[in-house]
Amino acid sequence: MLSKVYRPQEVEEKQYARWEEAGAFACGQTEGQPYTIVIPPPNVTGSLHMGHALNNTLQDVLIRFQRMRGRDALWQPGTDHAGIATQMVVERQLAEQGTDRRDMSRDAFIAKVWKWREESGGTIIDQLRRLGASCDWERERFTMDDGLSQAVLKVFVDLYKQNLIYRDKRLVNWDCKFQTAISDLEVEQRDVNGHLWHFKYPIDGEEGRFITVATTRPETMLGDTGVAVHPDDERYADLIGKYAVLPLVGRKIKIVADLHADPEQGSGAVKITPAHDFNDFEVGRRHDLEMVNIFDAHGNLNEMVPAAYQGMERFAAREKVVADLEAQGLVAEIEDHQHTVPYGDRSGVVIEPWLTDQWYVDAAELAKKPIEAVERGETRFVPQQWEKTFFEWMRNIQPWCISRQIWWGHQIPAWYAPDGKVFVEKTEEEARNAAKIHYGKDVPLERDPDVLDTWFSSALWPFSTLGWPEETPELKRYYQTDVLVTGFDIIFFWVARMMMMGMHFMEEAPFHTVYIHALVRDERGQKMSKSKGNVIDPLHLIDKFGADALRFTLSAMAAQGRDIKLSENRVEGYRNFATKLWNAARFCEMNVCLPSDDFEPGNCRETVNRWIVGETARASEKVTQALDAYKFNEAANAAYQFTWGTFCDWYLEFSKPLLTEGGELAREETRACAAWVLQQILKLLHPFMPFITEEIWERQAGPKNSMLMQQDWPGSSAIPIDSEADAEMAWVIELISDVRAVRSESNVPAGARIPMRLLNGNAETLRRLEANDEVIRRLARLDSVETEGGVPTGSVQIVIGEATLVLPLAGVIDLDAERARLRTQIDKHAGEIAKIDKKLANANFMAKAPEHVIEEQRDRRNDADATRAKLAEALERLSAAG
RNA sequence: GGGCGCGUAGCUCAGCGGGAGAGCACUACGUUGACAUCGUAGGGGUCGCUGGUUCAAUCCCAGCCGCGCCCACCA
Repeated sequence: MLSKVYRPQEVEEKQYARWEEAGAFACGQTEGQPYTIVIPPPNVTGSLHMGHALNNTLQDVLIRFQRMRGRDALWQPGTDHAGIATQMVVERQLAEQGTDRRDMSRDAFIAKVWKWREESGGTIIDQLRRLGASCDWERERFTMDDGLSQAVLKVFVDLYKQNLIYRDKRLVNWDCKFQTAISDLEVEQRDVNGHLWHFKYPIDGEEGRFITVATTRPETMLGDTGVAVHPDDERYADLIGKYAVLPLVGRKIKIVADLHADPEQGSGAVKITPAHDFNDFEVGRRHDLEMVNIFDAHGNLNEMVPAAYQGMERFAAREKVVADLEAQGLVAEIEDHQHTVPYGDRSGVVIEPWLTDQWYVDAAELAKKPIEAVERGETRFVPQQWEKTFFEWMRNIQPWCISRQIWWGHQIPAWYAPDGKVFVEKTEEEARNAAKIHYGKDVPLERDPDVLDTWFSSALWPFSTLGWPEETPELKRYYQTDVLVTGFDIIFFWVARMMMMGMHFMEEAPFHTVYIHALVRDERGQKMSKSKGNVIDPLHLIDKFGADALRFTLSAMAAQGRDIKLSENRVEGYRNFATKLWNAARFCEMNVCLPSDDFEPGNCRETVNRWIVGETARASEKVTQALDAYKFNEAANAAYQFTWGTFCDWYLEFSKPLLTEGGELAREETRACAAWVLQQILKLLHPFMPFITEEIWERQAGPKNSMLMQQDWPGSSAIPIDSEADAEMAWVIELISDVRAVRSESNVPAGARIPMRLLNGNAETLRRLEANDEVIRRLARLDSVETEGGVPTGSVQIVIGEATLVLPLAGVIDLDAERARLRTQIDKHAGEIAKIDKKLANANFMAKAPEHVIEEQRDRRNDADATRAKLAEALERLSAAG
């Protein structure tokens, strides 16, 4: 016997273990068409947050759905080594122990990271299990696995040899905290309230004359090598070609004409620091200005500045520069100024444009095929609007800086000869051989110490996890994958790059669909973040309400194109839904509703059963179509509505008389039918609520070893819709609802049984009334039902179709209130009729509206008119009576 | 400066050319043998504003007003 409430804690672990023991998550168990999703690999350092919960719930819904449909489902799991993030974590641990990675060898440090991963890297995987994720765990991969590392080496070497990877010296975004280059995407622009300092630079050889420049970064003036003015700016026309003397430094710097200088901005003259500003770099290049690098890797001033500033931290230097210039009377003005400043997204420190040698991918070239693929529709985005974002970025893409000056990651397979020549090969041995051929002798080689951007290996994920570059059967069978499910925040970081690598190396897009879901925010719409303290921990919700409730909530709220504002009481509501389902199953159990192999949904005799069978088919259809269209919310809501609103609220109530008082035939049919519908419900809900549905399935029915997750998805086409049964039950429902409403409005005690009289019913109505007598009495709480007689004084009258229901409530009802109620109803219908009449009288409408719309309007008008007439009669009788 | 999205019931949101919806909250009644994590009934909305297209607009188009996000080197 099922308990009164569902207790997730007692079920989730057990059912998950059953699935795993049965190997039910493994791919390759059927000959069906493959269906593949690769998981966005969470960082090994990570723990499950709401974004993961949403992302993985949606993937699991799709995977379980398709698996039940007979597809050979592969959900490929794994984790990402997350270069900088992971190195940070381990470095922090070292710091706590009072040591530093620089105190140990690179190998020793890397060994430490691996050890850390062994010990705590599996957290998120276990948490995904708690969520119910049906990943093929046997196939779990890690971006630093041997196989995946081989893929990385091959890709790097091949792209290098195809001139799509190259080394270049240019300005990079330098992270002074981690002392590594980072890519454009890892830089976030923040609005900052700063200042605009106006400095006066003396003109060389012209005593007392100055040119004023403005800057937000005074310290960089120590690296100025020029001043630019607009060629058409008359104020400075005579200065072009002359020199200014850089204060504090004494260097003569050229005044050049460049279109970059905007006469409208500031003074119209711009200081040029080619080594520390992306714009100035270009200006400097155009005018052949010197590049003076004034910073070291920490962002401190180096030996290229006057001794007084050497070794100073950059922001301390800023203050000193301003003070020193002020002392010399060279500060013309200091304005408050709001501007954007680049910060490292992980380090949180100001990024310094810094001139270094780095490795780059020719992204513009690699972007070509992905752009075409999306244009052709070979890969489509859902919702489609994200294509624009994708195109926008891909068409303006910049070289991708892939080298990082850290230790944790894939070390770049490049070796340098003493003369600086580089040899790129998969192994040191191959590099030596290449060098030997080149030089005609053995030369010592030194390996590039840098590692690759984490996203470089993630970009290969859809094929590297399947065994590439080996031509494995899995690669052949499961690539191209089907859908990629991810958030919009990593379209550039990840989706675009998987497209580039997939198209280049596999010559086929890595997935045919990219489903982009929203962000999960807190209930006030704020982005969840640790610093704001508004993070809702999915594990907390799972503990409190169950994984199914959380999953259902996220699915039901995952409408396309809108962020999810999650609140705990929403989850509570869906926990209640789980309880409702549980109790429906409990009802079935108590009434011995067992699935029967003999039950044929199409052959029911009882009208209620014929009706619910059709409703089930409709619900299945809705859920299936919605899931096919990635409309998770519609699918979840359709299943919810059917389960609660149709099955529990009506069908189970209708079934009660048949189960307890019906003849044996009817009872057996109803038992089997209720069991069958419940099974269909369990199937429809399983992708969303795998645990509770599997638990009920196990208890209720299935033969051993037959798990719900392995059942066939409900098909709807074979199930007949019986329109006569539909009409009859719709009539019964309307009658019961109307009587209930009147009782409630008339303050009839809920427990009181009252008589009812149905007058003027036609033969079909009388038949329906008779056939559903027991149900109507029960649910409308009636004691007697008559079909003849008059309208006693003080009766309430309800119009339903051609018939009038009479509830003799003399002494109970307030006659004035009842008259008012009837008048209101009459007015409502009259208003409706007037509106439709106006339409029907409109020649344009009649001429241009489609026939079926006109027909519909006529029908509605006639129905309303008939009802109004009946109501008017009722009002007349009431008035006559009293 | 470009691009995207959002303004519908008190709250959170569906719907998106022909009858305004859900969940929660609220009100009243209710221990009717599955379920009080429940049942029954009810109140509550000029669908941001202004124009346009259309026989018909919450839905399509334009403008405006409010919000949010993404991208971009503006001193």
